[in-house]
Amino acid sequence: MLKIFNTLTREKEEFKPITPKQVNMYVCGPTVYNYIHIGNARSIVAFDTVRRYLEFLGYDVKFVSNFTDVDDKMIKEANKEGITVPEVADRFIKAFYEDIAQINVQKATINPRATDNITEIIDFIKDLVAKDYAYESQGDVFYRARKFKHYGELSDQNIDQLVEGASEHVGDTEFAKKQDPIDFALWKKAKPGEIKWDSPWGEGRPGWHIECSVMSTKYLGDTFDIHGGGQDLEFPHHENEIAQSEAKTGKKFVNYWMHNGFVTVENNEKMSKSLGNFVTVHDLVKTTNPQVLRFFLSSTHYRRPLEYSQDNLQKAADNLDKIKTAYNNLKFRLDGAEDASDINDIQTQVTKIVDDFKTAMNDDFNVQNGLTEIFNLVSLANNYAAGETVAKNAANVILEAMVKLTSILGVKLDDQQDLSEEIQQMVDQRDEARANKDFATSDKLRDQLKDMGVILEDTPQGTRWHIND
RNA sequence: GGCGGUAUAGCCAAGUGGUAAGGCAGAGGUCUGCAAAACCUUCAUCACCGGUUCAAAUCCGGUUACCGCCUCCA
Repeated sequence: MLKIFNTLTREKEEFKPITPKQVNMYVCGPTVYNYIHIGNARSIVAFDTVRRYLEFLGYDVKFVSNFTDVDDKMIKEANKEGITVPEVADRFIKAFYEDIAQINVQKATINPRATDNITEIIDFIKDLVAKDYAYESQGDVFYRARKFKHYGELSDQNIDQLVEGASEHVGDTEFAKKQDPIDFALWKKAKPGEIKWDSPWGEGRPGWHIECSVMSTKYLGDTFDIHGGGQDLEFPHHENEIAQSEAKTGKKFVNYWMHNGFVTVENNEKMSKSLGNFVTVHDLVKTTNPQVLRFFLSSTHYRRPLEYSQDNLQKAADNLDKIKTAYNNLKFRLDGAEDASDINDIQTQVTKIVDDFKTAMNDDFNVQNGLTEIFNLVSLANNYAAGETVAKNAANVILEAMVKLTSILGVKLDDQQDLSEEIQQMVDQRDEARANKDFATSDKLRDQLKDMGVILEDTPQGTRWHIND
């Protein structure tokens, strides 16, 4: 039985989808004015892992994640570069897909763009105005936060304290337009020269929060199962989404709210665009194996903070290496192996490990305990591969389980390339030298290959190799 | 000021009442022509103070430190 920590209740709750065997989930995507950074990637990876595990459990997952392709920063970036807002969006959406492919994130079922849904957004706002949950003011439209009686519940905020907090930050001109400092914009009047659309309130563009309410309900229905995002979106973004959506539909918006923890840098400081202390995926994969990055991001519990550092990346690389080595070493024994008639012993052990893995992951996606089970599989693989004989079918049971469990973390085990002919020849030459006990020659060849990134290991079954990366 | 989170070995990190999982690193050993990989052994009393209990990292009270949200941010 899967349990999910629901931000709404601050408790782990048994997961019950609205439709059996079907999960509808929505995750807030990036504003596409720059490359995604490691913090963005963490969120993307966290929910990709959630999705993969749900699919592993047999759920059919409809996964919707948006692109915010119009807002102040988009406009600023476009002006800076002398291009249009859609051109900025197109460029970074393309980069987004390239980046997430690198870290083995599955594409969403649908990636809607705000600007493709302007009609729906306007209709949604019109409805809120008609219900008196929103009001027009000097070409802007604001949501009347105080009218929504559950406002502040997601983030456990008292409305009067929110007003106090908001008052400190609201500028004079904005204050003049709002009836209450906590009211937030649904529609923003266009300034001269800005990208704009026609609306009943004049030319303008949508506010930030409204797009997620519109697009999530459009594709997933008035009420859906899971809504995810970073902890920084809890307030105000998700609070506002609830207010907008529930005011319009009169129904519960989301059953399970999930929020991932931040990536931090030195001094536990949050990595963020505004602080400028970020590293983009685009840059990092130039120097770091994308698989290592993926493993690094997915191997910590999603609600915990994750410290980004070279040291921690290296730890992830070492751990991943251990798993891959075990996999490849057992696979190496497959050559010439034959099936055994009875593999109950191995089968039982593997089944137990997979069950324990599920128990771990069922506890709010406890990846660390899941990893422990993967290491149990590693240990089993190593011990089995060290035996004098290896049964092909038994080995395959272990190997398949390893692939299955690690793939939930987005790790690909089976990615060993073939050696080039030239290198294969060197390996053969070295084997020959060793057979003749010409160790000077064989060690020299081994060193040369090592410099070329090919590591050789001698075993009773012959020479094994792997690429050092 | 309001709300929330975190504090376990050199590092990452499980564990929510019964005497500290797992991984990395370190130390010793086995195997190996030498290596590598692997295997075996070894390595903590859980931020601090007080309380409850036969028994607490785990419950209660208090303290400290760090972080986040309250304004764009995954």
